[in-house]
Amino acid sequence: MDNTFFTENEKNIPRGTVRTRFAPSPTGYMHVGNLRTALYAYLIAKKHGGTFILRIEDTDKARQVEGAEELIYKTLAQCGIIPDESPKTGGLTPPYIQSERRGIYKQYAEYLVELGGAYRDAESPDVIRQRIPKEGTTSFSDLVFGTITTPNADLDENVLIKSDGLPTYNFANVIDDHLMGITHIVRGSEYLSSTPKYNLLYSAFGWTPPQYIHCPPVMRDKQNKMSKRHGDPSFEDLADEGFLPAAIVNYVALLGWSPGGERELYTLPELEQSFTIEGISKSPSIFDIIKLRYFNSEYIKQLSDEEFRAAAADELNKIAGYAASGENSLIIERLTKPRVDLLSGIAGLWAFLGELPEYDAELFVHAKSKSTPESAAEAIAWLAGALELAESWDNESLTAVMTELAEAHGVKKSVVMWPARIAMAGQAVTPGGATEIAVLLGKSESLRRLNIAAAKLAAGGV
RNA sequence: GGCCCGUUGGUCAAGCGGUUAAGACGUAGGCCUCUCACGCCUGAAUCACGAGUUCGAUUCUCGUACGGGUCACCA
Repeated sequence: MDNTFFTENEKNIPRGTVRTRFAPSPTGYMHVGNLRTALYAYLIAKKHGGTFILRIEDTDKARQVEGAEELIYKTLAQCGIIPDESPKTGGLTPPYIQSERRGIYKQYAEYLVELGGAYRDAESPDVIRQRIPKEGTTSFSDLVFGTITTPNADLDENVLIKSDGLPTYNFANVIDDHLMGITHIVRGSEYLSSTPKYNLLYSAFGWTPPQYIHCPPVMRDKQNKMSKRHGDPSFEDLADEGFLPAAIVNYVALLGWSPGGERELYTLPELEQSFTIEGISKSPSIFDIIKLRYFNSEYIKQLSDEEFRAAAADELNKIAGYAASGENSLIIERLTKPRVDLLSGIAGLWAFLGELPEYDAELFVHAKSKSTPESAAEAIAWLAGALELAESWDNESLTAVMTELAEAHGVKKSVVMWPARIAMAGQAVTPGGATEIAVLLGKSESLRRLNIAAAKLAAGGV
């Protein structure tokens, strides 16, 4: 058989360009490990001015999951990992979905039989198996793990074409990677032990094998990989919880790769510049959501007011009084940003604005602020009087009023501030201080809450 | 079990024959402060074990232990 028609696509591929691919099966969620593999493949391509390809490996119909392919596109888009060639965009070497390439595999398999690299299974005539030499060894060089040599006797003669006519991963993968001109194969280390078989396939065809970059797994703990089954979060779960995609990408990049220096914060474009294959680790790494939260908090703090408003809109809009005025919005945003590491839960932080929680008079006791039920009752009486007369209701004026009150009565500022805040928020810990909360609440509501506190303290027998 | 791979603090990790063994998260203590958070300072905590090689091993070699991967008509 003539080999030339098979290589039609190859002539399209510019020589010398790096081409990498992410080749997921549409079987469900996008796991953190998967995402990292995609990221590394993308970064290696970009680092070298190359091409990043998305190929869908759907040769196992049984494992197909509805909507899984869309989720892959969506996730990559959210992360900014944009394929240069994909089923959607097309490219130099179409098609990019394996089920649309079935004819190709069959032809190559038959060609391989002619070449002596494969044969038909004796028991099942439609099945084609790889022929593996009985003697000798096969070596390949991995850019992460170094040179690995395996005795051919340890290699199985696996099925290349199944009885349904579709190829197995073992075969489709090699054919596609070659036809698509993939120069660097980035994948999980679970493929390390079958790589010699793939190299044997390459040499049986007379092709040059690609560079291999096998990545160690992302673990949930010392002995288990992360898995949906164990309840470990997928990318989507994390995003839903309020993690920013940029923070996830940054954290995941560093899980199993080190730039070498002390810097940890990298945007995607910065990673594209800095990524190195040498920095990829050989040993598995454990996913630490606590550290991810740290990255997330850093990214949240770096958001501009506009970006924060957009990212946290759902939560912010649940806050009572948030949209009441531009000033309110700004106060809430600025107070929230430095104290959250997750977007979800922001509204909960401010729930007291909507409704004064039930609280106990004990809350007015705070040693460090020198606040006692007696001093609190006094301070609240002063406050009610002074605030009633207040003409301007902004942070500066309120701070001035409260400080002057404290000075006039010869007490620490906190003796006034503490009870004021407790009275207005009804809880010990709040985002923002007494004056900011008063501004958000507005004059009448603030005074109403002050009165409630006064009554509460009076009832307490003070 | 065979074969392959790995092993630096609780976690991510730097290191690539000679270092007080970086840094980050977390943690402990402190400072700042109208609470909390932010920010800042300080501390505790690591080379799996045993043999070699070497003047000298966290770094090189071998073995042991432990962990992972793989041995499908799944990818």
